[in-house]
Amino acid sequence: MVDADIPSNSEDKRGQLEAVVLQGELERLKVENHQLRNMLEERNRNYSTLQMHLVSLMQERKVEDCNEDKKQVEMKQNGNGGFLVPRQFMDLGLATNNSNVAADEPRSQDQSKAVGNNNEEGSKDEALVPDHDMKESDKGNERDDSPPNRVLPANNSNNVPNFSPQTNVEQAEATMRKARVSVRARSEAAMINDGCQWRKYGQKMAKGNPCPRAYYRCTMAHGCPVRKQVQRCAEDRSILITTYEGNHIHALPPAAMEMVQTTSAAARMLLSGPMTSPDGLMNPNFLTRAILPYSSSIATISASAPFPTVTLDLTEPPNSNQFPNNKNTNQFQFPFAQNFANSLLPQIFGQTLLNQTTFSGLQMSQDGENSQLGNQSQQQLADTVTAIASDPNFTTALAAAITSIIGAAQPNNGNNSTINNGNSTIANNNNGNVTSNNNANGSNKGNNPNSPGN
DNA sequence: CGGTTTTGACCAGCGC
DNA sequence: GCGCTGGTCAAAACCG
Repeated sequence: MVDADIPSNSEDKRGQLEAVVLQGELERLKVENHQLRNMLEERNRNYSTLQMHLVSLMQERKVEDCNEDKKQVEMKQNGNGGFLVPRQFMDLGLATNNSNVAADEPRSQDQSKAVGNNNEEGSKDEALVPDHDMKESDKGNERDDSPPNRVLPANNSNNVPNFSPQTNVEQAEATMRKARVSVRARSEAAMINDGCQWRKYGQKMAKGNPCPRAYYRCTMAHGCPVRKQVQRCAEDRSILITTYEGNHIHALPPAAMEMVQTTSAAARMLLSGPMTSPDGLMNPNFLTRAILPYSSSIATISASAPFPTVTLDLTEPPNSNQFPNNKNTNQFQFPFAQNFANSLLPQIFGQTLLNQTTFSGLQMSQDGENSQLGNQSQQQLADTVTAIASDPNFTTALAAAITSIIGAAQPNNGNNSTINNGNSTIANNNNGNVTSNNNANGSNKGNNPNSPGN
């Protein structure tokens, strides 16, 4: 590379020039590093803030739930309540992340204690469930997570006769608890590594698929009810379809946490249905809009399957499907952020709770010259932020969103767009905006997310 | 030897 | 009631 004809002083100059360039590059990297560090710190702060806020919200919601359940039972007893399905939310991941789950689990003696516990304490609480309890419920039910002694909150149990409406409610709850999260991912391995330990307990040939379906159960803790099914896609055998069901009753390794948080967030999104704030400002696609710019996978939600199922499609390259066309399906379909649960939400909500009007995400996307987001995505992100920041009732709406996501047992507001008696579609229109559709009479035939081709 | 996998049997739900 | 299908059980085989 060195040209012998160039005089030595020229070489020195070139060397100095290179040194300057390298120094500049070094400085730039330092600055970038500093910015990244700041972002990380900010994110951690936001996460802590959100965690604290969630705990307080859970406590509030817990109290509201008790009152709500009481009202519903009273209405049914008076014969004017119709068939109400309390929006119990199944946590497909850590059972401890949700106080409602705490109420779901077969530990009536501990229920009062669960209120006010933070996540760690809740985790311990869950882990303390005796094995024999688990086994008894196992024998009494075909599902470990469907305890036979499920009752309404303790303050109701004494004065509510065990009439059939309650049985209906319990049946509905059992159905809701059977919600599943299905993950489609390309993998040559027989099973994706999700950080948990599994034991295979069965294998079957499923109809319409030449590949056998394997059944696994979690062995990280004795009595853990979590199960999963693994099957290769019939049409593309490089795609592995893993379906999770149930709640872990033990602490999870970090590797498993990410999967669990993502799937549980998806499940909550499924089971929470359209969100409505008390003041009517809450838009069903509010959060969808918020997470849209980061979407890197597709979540397909189906309430028509035997069990409500969320399918996270991780087979698509990132951002390639940010704006899928609504193919007139009756499914609840929207782009879903892969790390929505464990990174973006804390970021968004943390910022909000700090009463700020800008997102770290926006700053991040604008700071770097080599931003991962294209101009279109940046514009959408900016639009999203603008829309959010301009909403004077943002905090109110946000609180509604949080409570909805964490499993608020909030009754539906009378429209048909519930998971159980109607179908909702959230899709993007040509402008990149998200639209919401309610299809009250939609048939769900052919929309099973697990069926090949969806 | 203890844990895991394999595999046929069994059971429940559902549609006809 | 019957057949089909999905899901689970449990004994035997396998493995480290």
